[in-house]
Amino acid sequence: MNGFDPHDHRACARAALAEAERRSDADGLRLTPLRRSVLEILLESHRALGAYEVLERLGEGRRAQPPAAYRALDFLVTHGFAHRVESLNAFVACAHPGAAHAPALLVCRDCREVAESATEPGAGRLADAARAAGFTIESAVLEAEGLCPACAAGRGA
Amino acid sequence: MNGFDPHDHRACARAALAEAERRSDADGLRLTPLRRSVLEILLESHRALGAYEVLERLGEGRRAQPPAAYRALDFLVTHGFAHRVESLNAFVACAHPGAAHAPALLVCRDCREVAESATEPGAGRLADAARAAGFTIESAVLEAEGLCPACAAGRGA
DNA sequence: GAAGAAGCGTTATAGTATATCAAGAGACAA
DNA sequence: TTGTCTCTTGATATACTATAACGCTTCTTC
Repeated sequence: MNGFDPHDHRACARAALAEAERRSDADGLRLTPLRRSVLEILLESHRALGAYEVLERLGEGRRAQPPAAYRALDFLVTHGFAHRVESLNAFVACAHPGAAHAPALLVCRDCREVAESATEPGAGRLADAARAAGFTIESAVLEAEGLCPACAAGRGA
Repeated sequence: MNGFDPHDHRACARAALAEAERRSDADGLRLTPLRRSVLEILLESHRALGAYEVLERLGEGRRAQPPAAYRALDFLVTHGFAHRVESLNAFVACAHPGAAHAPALLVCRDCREVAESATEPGAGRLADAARAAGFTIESAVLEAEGLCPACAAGRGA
């Protein structure tokens, strides 16, 4: 699954959740029910969701407040189970869990689907510019906004 | 001036403002007093400023409301006189005015200084990923967060 | 000098994010 | 068992970022 290819999403989500559990166990992270719920919500699709959208879906079962959503999202982002989409102030489940990576995100401005392509830190033009400037990179944001194949074809998926 | 090099900033700001005026004339853009003021505020440094910081400085002379700042910033960003720093929800004057470009920004998390390196759209890993995925890029965000040479050296500048 | 477009002032409100304090839950040792 | 420590969550309030909507003014064009 690389990009916007159609795929068996139930299996895709299930695998991502299983990998998150496996890695939490291995690394001593606490994937609590709340955090797990938020990850499941993100995994329902490859769309970017705002924190308040996540909160709403959480609220279907309980009454949740903003800090609950933000804390869970922080946990997921910190440990690489999800990514923050800076250009949307939104969040998306990670499509390559397990690998330490600086994700490059392709964000459809129409349907908000996000494709993720893993890149090695230390390569690329940001890294080149940083070396030239004596700048120490701690994290990087690579995001493209545009149209996914389906939306470019005119309301496909 | 490429990166965080020390330089004669008054000359740097003056040149950027002159270039903005020249290009506004050439392209029939209206660099009104308000827009010019906002650009001057951004040009006071290479730091990223939030819209409300800009607003405060505007307010020293007049009483301004948020839409005034946002409209002026929108104008400057739309026409390439400034850039939005997505990872900070902030704005910075463009360091390479005149060239159509997809800027790569190096943002110091300590002093908020920003270095800008112009990159050609259509190259780089985002573009590679987009081609592979059939994605049409309309705009791109390339930002690195980390430490500038001065801050890495321990409270230099 | 009338019509239309662009800019700006003004008020109100929407959307995103965090500070703070209190309470619950699990781990661990004495 | 009890106490302590740490991590997580609940709950309230608030801060920060951004835009909607309306009307007035100014400038241009005819």
